[in-house]
Formats: sequence, structure tokens, C-alpha cells
Amino acid sequence: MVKMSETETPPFRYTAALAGEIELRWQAYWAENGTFQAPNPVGELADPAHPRAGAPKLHVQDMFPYPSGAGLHVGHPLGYIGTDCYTRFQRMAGFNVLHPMGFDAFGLPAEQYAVQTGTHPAVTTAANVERYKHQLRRLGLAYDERRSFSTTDPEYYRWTQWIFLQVFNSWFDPSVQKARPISELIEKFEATPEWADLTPAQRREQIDGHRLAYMSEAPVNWCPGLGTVLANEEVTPDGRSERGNFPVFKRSLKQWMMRITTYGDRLVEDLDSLDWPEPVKLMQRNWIGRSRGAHVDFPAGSDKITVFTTRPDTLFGATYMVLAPEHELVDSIAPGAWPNGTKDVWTGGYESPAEAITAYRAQAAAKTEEERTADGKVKTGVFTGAFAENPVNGARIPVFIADYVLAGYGTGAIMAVPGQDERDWAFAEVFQLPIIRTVEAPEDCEGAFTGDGPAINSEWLDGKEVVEAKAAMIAWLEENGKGSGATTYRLRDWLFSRQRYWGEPFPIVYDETGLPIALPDSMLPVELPDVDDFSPRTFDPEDADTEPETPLSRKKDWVQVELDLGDGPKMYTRETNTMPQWAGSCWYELRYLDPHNAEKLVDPANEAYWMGPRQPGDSGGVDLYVGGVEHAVLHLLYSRFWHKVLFDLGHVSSFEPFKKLFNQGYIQAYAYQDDRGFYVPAEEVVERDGEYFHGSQKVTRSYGKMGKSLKNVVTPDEMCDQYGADTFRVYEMAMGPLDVSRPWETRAVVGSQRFLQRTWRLVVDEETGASRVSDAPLDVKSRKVLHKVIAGVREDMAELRFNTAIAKLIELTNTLTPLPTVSREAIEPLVLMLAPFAPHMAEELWGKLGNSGTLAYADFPVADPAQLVADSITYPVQVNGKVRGRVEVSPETDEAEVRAAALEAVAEVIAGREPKKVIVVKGRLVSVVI
RNA sequence: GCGCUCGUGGCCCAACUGGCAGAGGCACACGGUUCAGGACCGUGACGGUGAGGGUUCGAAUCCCUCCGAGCGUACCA
Repeated sequence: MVKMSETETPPFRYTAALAGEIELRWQAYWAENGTFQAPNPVGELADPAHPRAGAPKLHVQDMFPYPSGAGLHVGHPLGYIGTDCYTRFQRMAGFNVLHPMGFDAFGLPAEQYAVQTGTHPAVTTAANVERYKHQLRRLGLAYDERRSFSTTDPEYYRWTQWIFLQVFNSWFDPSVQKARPISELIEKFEATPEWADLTPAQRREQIDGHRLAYMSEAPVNWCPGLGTVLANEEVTPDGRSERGNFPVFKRSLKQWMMRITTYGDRLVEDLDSLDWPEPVKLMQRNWIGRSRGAHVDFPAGSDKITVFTTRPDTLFGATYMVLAPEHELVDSIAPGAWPNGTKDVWTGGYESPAEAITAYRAQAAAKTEEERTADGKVKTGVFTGAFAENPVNGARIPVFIADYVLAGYGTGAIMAVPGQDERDWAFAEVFQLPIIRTVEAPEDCEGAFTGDGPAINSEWLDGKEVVEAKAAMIAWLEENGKGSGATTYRLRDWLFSRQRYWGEPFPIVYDETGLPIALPDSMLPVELPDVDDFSPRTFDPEDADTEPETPLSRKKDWVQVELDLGDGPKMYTRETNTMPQWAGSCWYELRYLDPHNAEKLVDPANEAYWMGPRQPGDSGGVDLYVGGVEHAVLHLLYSRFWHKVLFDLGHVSSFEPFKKLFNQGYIQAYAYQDDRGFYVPAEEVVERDGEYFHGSQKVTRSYGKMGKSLKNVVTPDEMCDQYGADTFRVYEMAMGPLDVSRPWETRAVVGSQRFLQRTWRLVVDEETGASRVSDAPLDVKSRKVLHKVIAGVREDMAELRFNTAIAKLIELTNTLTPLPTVSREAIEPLVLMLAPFAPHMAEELWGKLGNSGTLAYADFPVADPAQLVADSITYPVQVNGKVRGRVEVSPETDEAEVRAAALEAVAEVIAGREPKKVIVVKGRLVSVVI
């Protein structure tokens, strides 16, 4: 703890107490004056008198937080402080900066807390939001607070529901690869003769089958432990829920889906237009998992097995087929008895195909995903007893079932080409199946060859390289009606309904047909009703044979509702599912632009200004979006999808929501365990001789996330109390590059405090509080340093390199500290450059320098190019790679002169030998080779 | 297993993208100031860049192999 003796600390020293006083005062000033309000081009937030009205815009956003009950720890605001420093800089550099903050406030924790305590989630959420706002305000984050909202605000989720209706009322037209209003599809249907023969309900069903939001009875991820279904993206690879880690089962249930798969191509291709980290693009590409190839039909008795393959060129090498155990054709193709010549290994030891299939299915179903993975190298399967015909050469090939073929991908069936596929090779070895190479492999190649090469053993394809052979085979398949070129995706449609309370209600009701009806815009928002019991019915986490029951369904007087939807008042039944937590974060970047617009989601003029494309081909979108890499797939994929639907329907001019993405690193912390494995409070641990002690007890150190359970949480509030917000901000930005994770070290924070104290002391007399600044000009040498620092800081700020920018500011401060007089010429730019990092102190010093008001719109210093030219350059002179001498010359000296001077400087080393080569690198060094 | 990213003084990190390894901070040592501690002012020590090889006049930076760490992914046909 910092203890300051009252009698000895000078009254105007920059202590935590003084910092706290200054910070509160400036936070109040900014709030009262609306300092960080950004003007819109039109509407309620337009302000032609604003200093940045009509200026070039910059739209910077953080991934907004879920306001948890635990509040913030020092890791949370890292990105927020980063964007704050960046936007404060760009505002001073002349941009009209939009930097808003909101809250993603629907979600499970508030609901679970409500279940435990009976407190309404809205109450908990509001309290948490207030706490977050308070904590963020204390850090001096310069948000336009008029634009803040929570996704739980009815005025906000009214538009979330509105977008749902847009999606519901659209269909995807493959001929133009975009969404169109469903009314245009209905017109098409009405023009067909069959339409007249359909009943109204049949017509509705047909239309509903094309909507981008639709209901489907399909296998979904049912999580009894949570009492809800989950999206594929919310299920971990080992088949458990991402939240809560409960088992997840595949169950066929009727649920809302969004047709995100229709956007697969655009979601892949438009990644090229984005300035995103490559790993994130890669993760999205992998998740979408587009692969091009062909569908090929294999006749099997009276049935036809369609497979998907990326290697149609290897069809002549297909020596057997494999269906997923769940494939629908398995039972119909399997004969009653094993055919003659069936090998023993194929039967699994069973008497008949039916027995073998039943047993194998049971065995596959009993295995957990983990076991499957662990056994991954040993291929299992069983013969169905059936044969199929290879369509290219009529070969009779056996059909197996095996769990290495997944029901959910492609057609759930493959043609097996062991010569060119490692998995097929492994299976063929176990089941003694023939292997035919159809691509010429290198001499030393053992096992499957997946590389490039000329086709062999493939009749008319022989000699063709892979790419050419693929194209030729697809053409042949199409000509002969045996298949066609095809593209498949790993991406599945997005499961959009949840059996929870704390989410957006669907703006959907059902009539007596049981078919969904969209509520008109005028009935939005559909407000979440109060209920007594917030919990969905949960079950034994292991009991797959259970049915979801939504909290809203118990609210009978809400579920049954009388409405006039055009044909008089009638009773309807409300949808009782709610939307997933992603819904609110799918479009929030748009609402910041026009947060109070009651007529529109966002006024087109405001959207075009803040997010519209800047030049042809530009995607538009938020200029800089900062957040954790953990949202690489879920949030970023869903919001791209919604944005594209809104784009297709003409509601926005940008076709991507986030132009540039930046993943900030994480602040992690050490945790300490005693010999029983219990965590001890990290702040009580001391280090002695490389070992760690809690009291007298030795403890072991580990490294990881900050959290209550690890007893290593440090909060921004503690840092503000001990050092002040400005010191905390400077420390977080100085400790390393924004995108690198690093350990928190409280004892190092004092370095940032000393820096700010030194800067303060340059301007303020610690005894009297008066300014020490003089109008005397800066000395020539320090002036050079000043301008070098200005140039460097500007560059660093623009590239988000705050750690090096701060290092340069410290360097400048250290240069000024020993000088006999403190020159305004240096101090003013120093204060301005410090403002993005330590805004409160900078404002205070700006006032001490005789200015009034805020420096938020003051011009960021610009270096004088004349001052960036060095007086002289010292060239190190290398001889055979080693520095042997130096020459100092004026910057204008031409190369020949530098060379001559350099040779003279190392004449002794050269000792008369003739240099083989002399390299003069201008401004850097001279290298002599002898 | 595969893919990506990264290894620089005791620690957190710089190094103009091939040009004298060190900007900044923490910790440390010494001196000044101080009743003392802290703070402050000044001075200083510390590594040749994970290991090995290659390209080059010159490598922390480019290439190859290996070691280690982090992240992602896992039979996707």
C-alpha cells in the first residue's frame, strides 16, 4: 500500500489522490459538455455546428460486453482502452470519430441467477449494466453515451424482431445469389397452374419452405442438462455444451432455422475484401468448409446411392462404397443373407447382414465422440451384403457401413478410393479390399497417394493431370446422366430457437393450421412477459429421451392471444421459444449509428456516412472492430450473414459489417497453489530466490486466466484507487503490443505512475501548484528529439503500436527533465501527445498551460520535417562483417565521399590490401570486404 | 496428427522489415538527497537473439531441420 505522510508529500504532487480528484472533475466535464458526442449527417443527432461535422469519419467499435455480475477485472478493458487511445488520437488528427459502447445483456447467467434467487433478470441486468457503466466511466473512456443501449431494451429488440421478420419474409434466389422479398416468390408461384389446385394451407407450407427463417423438424443438438437446444457452433467437439459442459444429444425436434447455408459462397468469397487477421479468415473458411467436386450416382439393385466426392478423377479406383451407419438406404439395400464369397472379416461374425448392421449401429451409437476419436486410427465397419455398380466401368463393388463416414456431411455416403485416400486405404487394409492406383505415385510412395500426377488405370482419363481429369470426368458424368458437378459445405443451417426465458421473443403467432404467421411491424416489439418461473425445464443431463419445455409456454394468458391480423379478431397461439444470445449482437453495429430512430433501423444517410463503401468494390463496414479471437466463428459469422440479408433487401449500403478486425491479446495472471492444491490469494504471495511463498508456506505458480476461483483477480477499481485511472491506462498500453497476451504485474504499474509524475512535475510546481513553464525557446538538440518523437508517435498511433508510442513519450520526458528551464515549445506537444493515454492529466495540464476548455479537438502535433534531418551521420565501418571504425559526415555527403572517408578510417585494418567490394548503405553503414 | 503464431538481458518488451542488438518499463547495484523508509535526481551492470545448418558483404529478421510454448482443428470424402 502506498502511504503518504501528509507533512512530507508536496501538496501538488501527482499522487493517486490528486489523480482521483482530477479524473472525477474531467469525467464530469466531458459528460456535461457532451465532449465526445459525434454528429450524424441527418436526424436527431445531426449537429452542423460541431467541430467535426462533415469531417472524414472514423467508426471504431469494441465487441460489447456481457455485463456479468462479477464486474470487470483488469483484463477486460484492455481492448476498450486501446480503442479509446486510438480514437482520441484520430479525433485530434481531424476525424469525426464514432466510438460507442453498449451491452449484450440477454443471456444465460442472468437467467440462472434469476432461477436461484427469484430476482427478475431485468433487475439483475440493469444493475450489472450500471456497474459496468460506472467502471468504464471511471477509466475515462470517451464514448458518445447518447448512443449506448442494451440488447434487452424493448426499443432495441423491437428492431431485432424486425430483422427477424425481414429474414422470415425473404427467400434466397439462387439465380442472382441474393435474398429477395418473399412476395416476389409468391407472385412466381401464383403464375404456375398447380398453384390453383393447392389449399390455402398447402400454399402456405410451400411458401414457408422457401423462407430464410423457417421451421424444421430436423436433428438438432438437445441438451437436457440445460433444457434447451443448441446451435452446432455451441457444441464442443466432444459433444458437450459450450456453456455448462453438459452432454448434447442429436434429437429430431421442430425448431426455427436460418438458411445461412445459402450464403455459403458469399460468406467465403467476401472474406477476401476484409482486412482481418488471416487466422480468423481461415477459421471461417474452415467452418464454412466449402468443397467442390461432384455428385455421382451408383446403382445398387433398384436403389441409387449418391455420393459426394472431391476427386471425381479417381472414379476408376473406387473399389468399394461406404455409407454412414444412419444412412437411409442401408436397410433397403441389405439382402436377407450374406452373398456367396463374403469374406469373414466383412461380416463382423454375424449370421446375416441385418444382424451385423443392427449390432454395428448399436456399437457406434454407444461410443462417445471421445472414444471415436481415440480409436480413430483403427477403421471399423461391416458389409451390408449389397453391391453397387461403378458407373464408369460397371465394376461390381461391395457396400459397407462405417462410422468414419459421417451422416451429416455431403450425402452421408462415399465412394472409397483407397489408392488416393488415406482413410480409405486404412479401411481397405483392414477389410482386405482391392486397391487400384489411378494417379501415378512416386516410386517410394507407400500407402495412399494424395498428390498431383497423371491419371493411370483410368481408360480415357489416362495421362491427364488431376485438375484436367476432374473437369473431364464431371463433363462425362453430366453427359451420361450419372452425376454432376457439385459443391458442398460443412456449414449447416443456423438453429435459431432456444427454450429459454431471457431472450428476444419471436414476433410469430400460429393459427389453427399450426403454421407460423408473422406479426405486422405495428405490433412490435413483442415484449417479454413477466413470469413466475424463469427456468426451462431441465432434466437429468444424461437422459436423451426428454422434451424441451419453454418457460414462456407456462404463461398461458400470454400464449393465447386475440389479435386482428386482417380478417377480424381471432385467437392465436404465440411462439414460446426465444432467440439465441447471438441475435442481439448480430446487428448492433448498425443501431449505434441512429440509436433512437423510431421509424427505421438506421437512416440510410447515416448508414452510408458511417459504414458505406468508400470506393468501388469496398465492402464498407466498421473501420476498426476490436475484440477477442474467441468470436472468430460464431458472432462474426452470424453478424456477417444478417448484414448481407439486410444488404440484399436494400436496408444497408455496406455488404460486410466489419471492414477491419483486430484481435486484442489477453491479460493473464499468475495463480498460486499450496501443497494441498488449494489456491491462495495471489497478492499475498512473495518471491524469494526464485521460489514463491504464502506466509512461510512454499507454493507453486501457474499461469492462466484471471478469475475468482484462482484467487488472482485484480480489478480496475483497485488500480484507480492505488494509482489513478491515467496510470492504469498508461500501464496497460505500455506493457506490450495490443494483440499480444501477457501476464499482469501489479508491482510494475509504478513505472507508469513515475512517468506521469515526472511529466506533471515538468509543468507544475509541486509546492505551489503554479506553472513552471517558460516561453523561452527549446535548445536545438532537444528540439530535434521533440520532432523525432512527434513523428514516431504519430506513426505508432496510426498502427495501434501504443507501447512504442509511450516509450517515445517517456524518452521525451526524460530528455526534458534535466533541462534548466521548461519550455512551452516542448511541453505543449508533449501534453497533447499524452492526451490519448492519460486524458485526465493531459486536460488538467492543458489548463495549467493557459488554455480553456477541452483539448479533445486540439490538433495533434505534427513534426517539422526540417527538424527530422540529422546534423551529421555516423557511419559504422565494417570490415568483413566486423565494425572496425566510424566516420562522421554531414547528411548531404555523397556516396563516393562516404566511401573514401570510410576506407581511410579503417586503413590500418585493411593494411594496404585491395578491398574486393565496398558497400555503402546510405544513412546506415559502410561494409568493406577484403 | 495437421494448420497458424511465436521464442531477444532475471521479467514485460524495442529494433526503420536484411544494416552498429537496445527505445521504454519492472527488478537489481552504487552515489546524491533524506533522521529513517519511501519518493526523487544521477550513474551502472547484465544478453549476442531457443539449438543447428544455409543464403548474403552483412541475419533477431529470409530458407531448411530440430526443440519448446500458445492458439485453432480433428476421419468433411
